[in-house]
Amino acid sequence: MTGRSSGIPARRRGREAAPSIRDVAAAAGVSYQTVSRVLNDSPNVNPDTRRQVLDVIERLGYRPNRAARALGSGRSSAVTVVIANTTLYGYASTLQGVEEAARLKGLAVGVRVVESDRPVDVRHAVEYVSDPNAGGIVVIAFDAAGAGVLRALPADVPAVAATEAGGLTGTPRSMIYLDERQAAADATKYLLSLGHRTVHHVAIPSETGTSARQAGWRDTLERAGAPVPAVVPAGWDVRSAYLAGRGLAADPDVTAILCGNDDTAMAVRRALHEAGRDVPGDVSIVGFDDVPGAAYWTPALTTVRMDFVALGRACLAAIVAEVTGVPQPAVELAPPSLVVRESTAPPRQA
Amino acid sequence: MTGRSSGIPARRRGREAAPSIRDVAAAAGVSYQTVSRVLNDSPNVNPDTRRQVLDVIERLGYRPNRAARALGSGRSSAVTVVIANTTLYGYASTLQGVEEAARLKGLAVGVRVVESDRPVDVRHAVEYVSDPNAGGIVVIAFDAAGAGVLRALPADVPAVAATEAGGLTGTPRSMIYLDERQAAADATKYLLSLGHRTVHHVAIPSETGTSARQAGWRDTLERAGAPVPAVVPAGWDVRSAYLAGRGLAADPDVTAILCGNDDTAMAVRRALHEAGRDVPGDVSIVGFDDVPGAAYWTPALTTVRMDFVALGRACLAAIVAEVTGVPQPAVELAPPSLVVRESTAPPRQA
DNA sequence: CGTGTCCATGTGACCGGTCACATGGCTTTG
DNA sequence: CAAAGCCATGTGACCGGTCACATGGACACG
Repeated sequence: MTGRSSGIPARRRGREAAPSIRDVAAAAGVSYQTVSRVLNDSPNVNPDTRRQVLDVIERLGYRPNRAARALGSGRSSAVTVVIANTTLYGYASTLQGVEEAARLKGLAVGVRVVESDRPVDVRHAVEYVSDPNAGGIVVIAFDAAGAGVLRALPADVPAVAATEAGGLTGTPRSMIYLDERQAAADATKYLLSLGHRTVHHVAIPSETGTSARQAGWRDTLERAGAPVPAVVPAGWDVRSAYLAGRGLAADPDVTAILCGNDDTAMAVRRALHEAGRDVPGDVSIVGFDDVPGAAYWTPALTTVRMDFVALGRACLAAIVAEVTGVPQPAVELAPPSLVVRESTAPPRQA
Repeated sequence: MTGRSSGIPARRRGREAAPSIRDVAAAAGVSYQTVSRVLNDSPNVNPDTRRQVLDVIERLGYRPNRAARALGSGRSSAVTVVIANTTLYGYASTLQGVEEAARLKGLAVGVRVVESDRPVDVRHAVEYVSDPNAGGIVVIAFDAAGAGVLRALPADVPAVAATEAGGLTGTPRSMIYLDERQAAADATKYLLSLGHRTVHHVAIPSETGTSARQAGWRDTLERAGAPVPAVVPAGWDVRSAYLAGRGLAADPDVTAILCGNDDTAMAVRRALHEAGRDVPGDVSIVGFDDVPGAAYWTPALTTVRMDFVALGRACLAAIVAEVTGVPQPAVELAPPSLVVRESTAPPRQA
């Protein structure tokens, strides 16, 4: 069970061991407790003493030992992000946001990837993260792997989740999300207003059958009296999106496609192109995410901008609030919004 | 100096405190040291005793305390990745590789982003990472920020770096890299063989003026007696690549462009398109990285495949080796290789 | 059969911080 | 001026592991 873990020496072999709080105390002529007070910004320290101690700290190059602090105080100053894949744009951006906010608060950030929603993977991740030293947990639960971890997490582990809107009800955790429902509705409405008879949808993996994206899309269609085509599912891999696109490309009735994310849109576009159908001349496509390059694609992609970085920041604030009990200033989460570019146009006159 | 850090309680307030090694010992009727031995796979434990202890551990849901272990043993079982940006593909993939390998070895992974190479940012990162509890350090030094950290790192902090080939000489650290020189040369040669008079180059930010990419490109050109155009510099942001592309697009002599990465290629392609120049009809472009979607772009991108995940794994092996002194099995690093797709073709007949 | 060795196990100190409480000086107040 | 209170500081125990060393029994060997 206990894997032989290659350890990494903390006390560096350079010269003597790193100075401790007691070394500093001795050099400054005070007690170690006073040094500790200085370190913790205790109000009850004589300004002269404080300066004196800070001087010595500087001179000795003293650095507090995180492990000792965590052990002694019983609180860890860390946050661990559980993530399925660090290379997907939405995930990576959310991580970036968490890290940024954590850094500003002086918290360390750990990363733990759950490779899949297979029980083994989920269990290992949960065990790892149940260690008190992992600190607060931010689960990026955009998919089944993350959601699985969230569900399996013991109730006494402090955690919040970044999810998709509407997904994953039932757990008592704080859920932070970007509500794409409205934006999905806007996108669909926009396509309809262009004159398309209906809008097809290629979905990315989702925890719930009914993501907010799908809900916004479906509602809009129904309300407009437009036919609601079956959702075409795709995976995270671009190839599956391409295959989904091929199916759609073969159907001459398809003139507008709302894609689960920008990469999906790209692959669908490819399939369309291979079938000799022009974008946006023959078919309009809309993506999701607004990846940095989307504006520079050819044609520039009409897509829904999602502020994942802010989502990450909000998650950090939430976990800190949960764990300290101190309410944190609310993080402004800009709602996802449709950015119209070149990949959408009125349907060709039949 | 010491930021007020919001702490995260390690001892969960659920029921009683988490069981410690001594609780386990008591319940199993042995001494805490024996439990410790079981935990560390010490050979000198009676098999029956071991099973007994493992049983109790299971029953009590005991989890070892990382902080206590680190403190007591003086070794941390963590690795910290210093990274400039988690959202760029190459960076994110390398991180993914490090995490994967670390997870397999039971090491925790921390992430610290350095936002820029400004002295403040670099200093903070270095301080953070100098803490023994950060464990071994993997610096992703693809750019000036990472390189700055690497240079500023005290010699007694164990670290390795993922760099670009040929960059960043002079530090005594292990440097792991994907040698793109040959692939860059291959790409250039390929374009020349297609009949292009020369090949232009849009470079991404680099620590060194002379990255391996540029070297491979330049050498090939010189050796072929082709003119060597000035390198066009671009930033990480897509917009700057687009602007670089605009410059090139205006020059009718430009018929082949080697781009610093795939996103750059995409933006350059856009600029070309706006100038009415077809890819690959009028201009051929080659990217770098082989982002997952590159094969599904329109036209599919000819690019150089880089195995960043393996690079990350190799970095982890290197830092573990450095820190434990135990040589690690070598990680196979596939050399970057040219993948020919649709964005390259012979120049239009003049 | 005495004794040396090895094995399984236990004991006490320690890692570097924090916490709870004690102390002594100075100021405030009745 | 004594009692009370606050402030600056110090002392000892403790967090949950690990390390170094001690102990006692089983077995082997001369």
